Amino acid sequence: MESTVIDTTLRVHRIRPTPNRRSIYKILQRNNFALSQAEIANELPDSFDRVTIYRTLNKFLENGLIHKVVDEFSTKYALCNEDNCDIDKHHDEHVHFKCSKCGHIFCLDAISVTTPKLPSGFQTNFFSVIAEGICKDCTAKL
Amino acid sequence: MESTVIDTTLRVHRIRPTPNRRSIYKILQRNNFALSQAEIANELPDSFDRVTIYRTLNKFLENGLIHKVVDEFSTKYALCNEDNCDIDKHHDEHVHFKCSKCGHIFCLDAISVTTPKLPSGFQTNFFSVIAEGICKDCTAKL
DNA sequence: GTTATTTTTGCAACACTGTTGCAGATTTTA
DNA sequence: TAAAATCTGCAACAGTGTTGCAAAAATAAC
Repeated sequence: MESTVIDTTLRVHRIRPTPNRRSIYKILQRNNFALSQAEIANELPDSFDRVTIYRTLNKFLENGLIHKVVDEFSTKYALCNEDNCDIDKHHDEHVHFKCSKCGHIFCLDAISVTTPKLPSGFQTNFFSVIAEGICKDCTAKL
Repeated sequence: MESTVIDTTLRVHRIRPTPNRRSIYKILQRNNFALSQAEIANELPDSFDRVTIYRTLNKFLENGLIHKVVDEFSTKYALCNEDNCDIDKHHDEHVHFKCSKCGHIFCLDAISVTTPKLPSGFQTNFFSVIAEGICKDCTAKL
């Protein structure tokens, strides 16, 4: 993806393109699983301050470009499905799959979640589902 | 619950009773929602070192007495349902409900989760579900 | 019951993420 | 091109996770 295309994507989300932001966007884009702050830092071509990475991810989050997955061990970030999210509406109710072998967390957009019935008195509007097991790649390697 | 009863519960889980452990157990027991390490520390009658609390919670976790709920903001701990968990088997596949008003996380043991169908290649054995909304207590107060 | 053994605890110490303030650099707007 | 708005690096502090070590406490053995 050319820089101009990335810049457009960023601008659509009201994020000013900067070298740092372009790089982080590219990294998230070329990985099909969620990345931690440290993993992003390692893949960055230039060395940016960790606070800058932190703030960039926060900006991306606020403006609906990425979403956050929290598991027992770390917080990771992944691009949103462009059809679902923009700066005004933001929906990431897809299932996250965590591979217990490679440790990667994948977003399973195609899977729908059935809303369980809650006890009376409890009202809900959002579900977060993390499935754990062996991912496609690791299954293939067995 | 008398100390002797607590001691027995701890021993069943192969945890030696100590003042620290009894206190933490009591705190978890009298709250029907999950507590963070800091919240536990605040409720403790005596001041124990935070590492001791950390190690106690880890011990409780390893021995199937409690389970951990991780959300965007913190890690919290709650007693396991005694019917489901002991030192050998440990199942906490119930739904967690996070109230966006009071912030408490409740364990909804009665709710069953429907296993979604995953894409081919993905195998799973465990689901973690967190529902977000308004809890029973906060709904009643509205 | 007293001693030896095993655990538990407190303290020090370090890592990592989250978070904020501030001043200088950069980008955008006028 | 100048002024305004934003972004970045650096310093700094908080909170949790984590380990090692020696002293204290609990349990087991005699």
